[in-house]
Amino acid sequence: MANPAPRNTFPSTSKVVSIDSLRSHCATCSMRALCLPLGLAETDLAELEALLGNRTKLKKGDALFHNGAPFTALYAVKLGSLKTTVLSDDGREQVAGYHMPGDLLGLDGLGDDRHGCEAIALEDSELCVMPFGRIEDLARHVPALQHNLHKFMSREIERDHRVMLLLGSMRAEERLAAFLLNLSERYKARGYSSTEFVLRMTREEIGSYLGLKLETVSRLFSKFQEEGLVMVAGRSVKIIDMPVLKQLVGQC
Amino acid sequence: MANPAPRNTFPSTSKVVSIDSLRSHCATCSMRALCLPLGLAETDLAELEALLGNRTKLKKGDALFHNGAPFTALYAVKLGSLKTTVLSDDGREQVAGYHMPGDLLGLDGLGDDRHGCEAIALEDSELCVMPFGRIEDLARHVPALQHNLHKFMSREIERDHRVMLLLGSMRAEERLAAFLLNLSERYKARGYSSTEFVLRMTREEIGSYLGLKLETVSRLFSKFQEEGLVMVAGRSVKIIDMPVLKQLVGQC
DNA sequence: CGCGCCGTTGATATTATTCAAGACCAGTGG
DNA sequence: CCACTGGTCTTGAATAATATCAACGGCGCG
Repeated sequence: MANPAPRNTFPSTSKVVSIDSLRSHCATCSMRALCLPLGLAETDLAELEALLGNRTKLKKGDALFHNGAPFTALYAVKLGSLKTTVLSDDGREQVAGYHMPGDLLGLDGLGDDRHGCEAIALEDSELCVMPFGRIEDLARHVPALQHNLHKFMSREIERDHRVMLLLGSMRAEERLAAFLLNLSERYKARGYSSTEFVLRMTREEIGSYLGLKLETVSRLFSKFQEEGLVMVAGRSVKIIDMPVLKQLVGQC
Repeated sequence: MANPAPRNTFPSTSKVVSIDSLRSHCATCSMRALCLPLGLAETDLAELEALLGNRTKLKKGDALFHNGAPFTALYAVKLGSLKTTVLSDDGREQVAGYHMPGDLLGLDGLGDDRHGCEAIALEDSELCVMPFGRIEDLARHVPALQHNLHKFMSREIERDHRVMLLLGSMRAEERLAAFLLNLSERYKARGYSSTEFVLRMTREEIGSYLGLKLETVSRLFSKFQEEGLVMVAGRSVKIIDMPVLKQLVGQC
């Protein structure tokens, strides 16, 4: 592994780039339409930008935060991608989410002021740091921000429910199809190709996310390829037959 | 079934009891320590009570809200218990949660102003209705309430993560053990016995929640009984060997 | 160039599901 | 009061799905 030890556990104190030229500019950020400032008035936007003047950069393999680390901020992915993993009591680890630009991270941490999961960069990534105390303060003055924050948290709950449905009631084949379709949609929403993309995770990480073993994931990729649903070469995926893939998960 | 059709879909408009004597009194509610008003100053508490003057009663089998129904309010369970179920695209249904007094329901609905799941009473139940718009308004003036609301949402996310872990990485045996231990803890937190309780769900509902078939759940109960971990008679459960049960899920 | 991680594939083992039959239990109506 | 009924629960045997174990090829990186 290129980065055996996490380099950057508490970005807000250790490696934050706070040079003025690097300040976040929500107004011009390409992820604005997907991110927290969505729909805010210009004056409110300025206030929000003022409090999230910091960004943090992570190298592949770096941790944004660790399980149990004090919760201080929310993070918005600007560039790159991350996985979040949860730990069971007996030490088993499971990938709980896969996060791309525009996604908010850390929402699970404010329940007891400690992060309940670990966030690891899957590639070199860049994030906005949003000190949560200040977000809460500002939210009291800016109803639109307050409402957006609530919506983000609620959507996270909905997302988790869909994953629970996937893990609890779908067969391996359906799970992988659902995973690929989910990625496809999210890339599309970000202006990327919905049919051709590169997986940022290993087979093992995908399997962990889907409640399967890496061998099963590998076999399924081969099977999908044989059946002409996708073309797979390592981590490069090209979706060939979207309708059949959708049929697999019951979407029409 | 005693209640073939849901009787009460929109409690806030149809069957709400609004007589003054039935007003909620958070101050004297036995679930106060677990519920939204936790830690609020007396004056703030009064404001909160003022806006949740309504309660609603459900009979066993009644729906509190349906999947896709407009989101208008959060609900706090005062008495009884409910299940929430999510629906997959192809019509499969899965129990996503089991809710008892002090729990908040509906947090998944505000992301797109529609409930993403269905809440059904597992027994005759009573809930506080909290119009969300007014909760948001009040939260802007009462930081403690704002923070509590955020904590509740965050904890829901954490809870879902633990369920994902259960569904994705535990064997059937471990899942049922984790389920029983979770119930045990929650009953304990509410002042009930942590070792003896009555399940409000059928084997099928438990199985749905745990990603198992009802026969598997039944077999596991029998197995646990044979092994002296629990005593089961229908829905009555008595936990005999808590340590071994905990060991099963990896808690020490 | 070689090492370590990653991915693939096959053979086998395990786990949970499916199918099937029957017991139990509460509520209902004769 | 008892038989009947529908829903629930239990249990067994056969089956299907996925995991496990194992071997190997490939690729990237030091």
